[in-house]
Amino acid sequence: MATMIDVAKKAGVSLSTVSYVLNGTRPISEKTKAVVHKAMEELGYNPNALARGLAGKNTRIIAVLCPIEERGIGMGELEVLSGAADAARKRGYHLVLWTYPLQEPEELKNLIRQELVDGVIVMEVHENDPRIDTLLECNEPFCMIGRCSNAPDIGYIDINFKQTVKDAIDHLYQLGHRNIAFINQSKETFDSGYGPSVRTQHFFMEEMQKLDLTPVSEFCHAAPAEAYEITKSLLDKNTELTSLIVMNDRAISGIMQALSERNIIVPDDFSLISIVTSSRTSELFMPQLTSVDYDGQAMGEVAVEQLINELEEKQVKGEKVLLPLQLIKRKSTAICRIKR
Amino acid sequence: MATMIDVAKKAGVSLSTVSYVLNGTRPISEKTKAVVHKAMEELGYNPNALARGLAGKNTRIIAVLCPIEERGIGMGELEVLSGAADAARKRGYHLVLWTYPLQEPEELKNLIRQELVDGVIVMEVHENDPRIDTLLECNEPFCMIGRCSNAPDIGYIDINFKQTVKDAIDHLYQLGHRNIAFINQSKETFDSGYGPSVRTQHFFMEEMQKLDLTPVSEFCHAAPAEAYEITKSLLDKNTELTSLIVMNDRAISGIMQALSERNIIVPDDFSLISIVTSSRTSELFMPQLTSVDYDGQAMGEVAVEQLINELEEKQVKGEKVLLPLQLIKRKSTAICRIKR
DNA sequence: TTGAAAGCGCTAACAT
DNA sequence: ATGTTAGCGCTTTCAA
Repeated sequence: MATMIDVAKKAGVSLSTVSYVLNGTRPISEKTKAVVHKAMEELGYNPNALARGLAGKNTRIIAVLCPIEERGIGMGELEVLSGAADAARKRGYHLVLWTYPLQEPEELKNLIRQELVDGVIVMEVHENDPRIDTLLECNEPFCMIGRCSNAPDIGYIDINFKQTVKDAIDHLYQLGHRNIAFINQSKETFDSGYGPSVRTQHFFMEEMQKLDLTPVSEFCHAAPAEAYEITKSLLDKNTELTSLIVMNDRAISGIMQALSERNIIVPDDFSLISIVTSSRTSELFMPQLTSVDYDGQAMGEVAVEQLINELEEKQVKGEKVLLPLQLIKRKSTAICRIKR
Repeated sequence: MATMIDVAKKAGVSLSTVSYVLNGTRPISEKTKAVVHKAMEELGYNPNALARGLAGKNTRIIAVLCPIEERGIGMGELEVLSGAADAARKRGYHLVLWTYPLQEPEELKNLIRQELVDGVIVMEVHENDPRIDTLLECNEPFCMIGRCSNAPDIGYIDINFKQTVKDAIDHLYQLGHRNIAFINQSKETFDSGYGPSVRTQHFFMEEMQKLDLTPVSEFCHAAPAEAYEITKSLLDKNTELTSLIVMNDRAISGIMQALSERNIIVPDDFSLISIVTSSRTSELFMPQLTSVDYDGQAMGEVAVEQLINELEEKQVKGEKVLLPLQLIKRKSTAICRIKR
């Protein structure tokens, strides 16, 4: 494999000149630049990533801390990864995957101390997330997807849950629905302080009260069978129910099954709206679900951009971004015609 | 951050001794080992990954070439990634994600020439896969998930499609079904030489003929609406149909919808079996689907193990593995009671 | 069983 | 605008 020395010889310049041409860190005459580029071209030269990282002060590698099977990974996480990888590539960075179990902070510390990466993206941040403490302690630059209160100076990208919930409720309200229930994720998830679960619950209550409506909500594990039972009991207890907001992809088929068994047609008799759902998932069902779509790709991209900008000091540290989600009207919501 | 020199000083030994203790590449007295380990412990020392890679002959980093949005990535691919990351971590390797578009071979070449990685795992291998040619040309060690005929000496891990199809058909046959249709992926996918599509089609024909049954099959895009239409026309054209094998996760809800509209109850009136599906997907539906489950996690693990074994010369090159898939009986298949 | 020292291929400080 | 050179933190050969 060609090295920088080979390029320098071939171009008839010094080693450092090649380096400076490559990094643009000092002015080089156009003529020299051309000669060097030509030599690189002809030799099929690419800078050795390891040597570069070792000699310089950054490695141009970032890690994604990815909880592959915590809550059971969904489409969303995958999209985040895909967006992150894309953004990293565009910036000339490599992306390494650090998966769980990193529960024992020691393992994460070992990884950090190898000094392979310039910074890390933390997916699925919780309140009291031990990873955050470790990262802080090691003084490692990072950016969170989600938030957590013990890292007030660290940048994050999160979903605008308030707006998400509001959009969903408003959509149903405008269609004439007044009896709206919410199916959240599991109680355990909620209690663990998982942001999406906690915040949507909070804002659902808040928005419903603003509209003078009675908020009905249930927790549900990521299991269709449980969702099926919950939906049936919801319909029994609340005979006037005409609509449902759900933030639990793996509950959806159970909900639809329960409605179908009661001969309740979606969307004619009942409106269903899924929130924080990837389009892929919404489109998987029949009818396709009206949903407030989670753009994992964008989350991943923004997180990486933010981290790299901080690393390259193109941006102040600790920027907080709330990504607005889009409500996409598909086929599962309609005007409320039925008084049950 | 502590370096090897710090450890050597603290332990009162030479630099090289520390290195040998770390790598076990030459005999060291127990006493010295203990002293060195103690020093490393106390300093919180971890070897610098870049320096190690630069000085030694391997970097202990492997890449996964991952076509994030070719066919639209599914649960399966994600599991592969998760399995690969796991296996890599257990072996002390880092895993970097190289995502598409790497269509122009130049980009992949540039990545390879950076000499960051010791080898690569190629996901979703096709016939006439340009990535394979590039890898071959660059003399880069790799292992394929899937196969392709222009790399006969390269190891791969693939699904045992013959057995998968046979198990599905046999299961239905034993339940008394004689009219079995198959819904494949799209015609375009088939024509592009995508292994799973081509091989399952082939073996479906073969096994049905062995049993003296008429093979009925359709191609279908990854879209529920299309699957819905196809299923209806299949029921119209073939009034005796009592069962369906599908290898297209995103067709499933359309199929179920069509059956439901015809008042055909699964599994009482009709058996449905999904093949090469992740359990996660099978369990997403109601009723839960009987399926021949794709274990992406295992695929990823095996691929990484195989690649690393080759790299460390613990294994001959070019081993071919066909992973057997398990048929899991869930709720969508039953004895054929109805003659329609 | 251990130590000394020559690189690995770069970046960046110090020259000119 | 360009060249020279001292490291970055390791592995590994050579020597003892």
